[in-house]
Amino acid sequence: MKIGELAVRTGVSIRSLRYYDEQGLLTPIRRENGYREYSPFAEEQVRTIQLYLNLGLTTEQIASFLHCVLTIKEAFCKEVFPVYRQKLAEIEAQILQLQNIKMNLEERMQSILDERKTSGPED
Amino acid sequence: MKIGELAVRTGVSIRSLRYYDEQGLLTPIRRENGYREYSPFAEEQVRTIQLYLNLGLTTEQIASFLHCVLTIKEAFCKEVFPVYRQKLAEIEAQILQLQNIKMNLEERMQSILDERKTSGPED
DNA sequence: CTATACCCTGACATTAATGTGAGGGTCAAG
DNA sequence: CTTGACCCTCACATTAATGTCAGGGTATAG
Repeated sequence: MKIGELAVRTGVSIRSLRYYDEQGLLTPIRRENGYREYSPFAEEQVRTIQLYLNLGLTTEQIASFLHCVLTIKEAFCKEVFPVYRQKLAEIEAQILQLQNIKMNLEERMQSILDERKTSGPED
Repeated sequence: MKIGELAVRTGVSIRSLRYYDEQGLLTPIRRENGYREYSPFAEEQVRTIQLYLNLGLTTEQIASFLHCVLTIKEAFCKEVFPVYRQKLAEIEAQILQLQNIKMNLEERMQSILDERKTSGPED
């Protein structure tokens, strides 16, 4: 199928499909006229790519194990687990930092409310 | 004082101080030779700017209330609270999304461990 | 005078996936 | 042959604070 059809089927933009091609994630064959020709399996492959992107993985990370997970079960692709482990560590660090900022913000908002109450309405 | 001295005193790079100037956060007077001349109060102002940047606020948001908080108490600058409220909402949304990804990652990692265990070492 | 240590502006790079537009080729229906 | 709906590549824009470099001015110590 052509790129436009794959885009409609998957809900992924033509631009993104071309980007996946560029990044080596999903490389269609080319017709004589230069058009990308996708196999029927491409639809599932796009969904797989989207799944990993939604986990916050980069195209580079996905590319490092995509061929394997499309071939055999994810559990037996040895590149996957380390990527997950690293991503999990990053996520946890980010959550901690955001929780720090959140507490900080909440304290400052409470202080503002307290100070306004202490001072009271002026009229 | 000149920009280099302020940079050393605050630990903020010269590049960033020029950026704060450009963004209207901290505008020094100029000597006849064009050099930025910072008042002694600039040091505290830089620390204030850093404090808000560390809360994840943008220079634009900071600029919207910085003059006020440098003049009177933060609690009585009415622009501050809405900015905090909005930032808090953003942070909470980000934390939720990260927690979703985190759960997803943990489940997938557990699945991998389970499947490997089920299959067992092949030798 | 010169070396050195400052200062200035302007501009590009950084991240990563996606949007958007220009300029142009392909193809099928009319 | 023309129109319209596709497709192609190339390239710039997006976010936001900061790093870095080029090219050049200033000021002080020797």
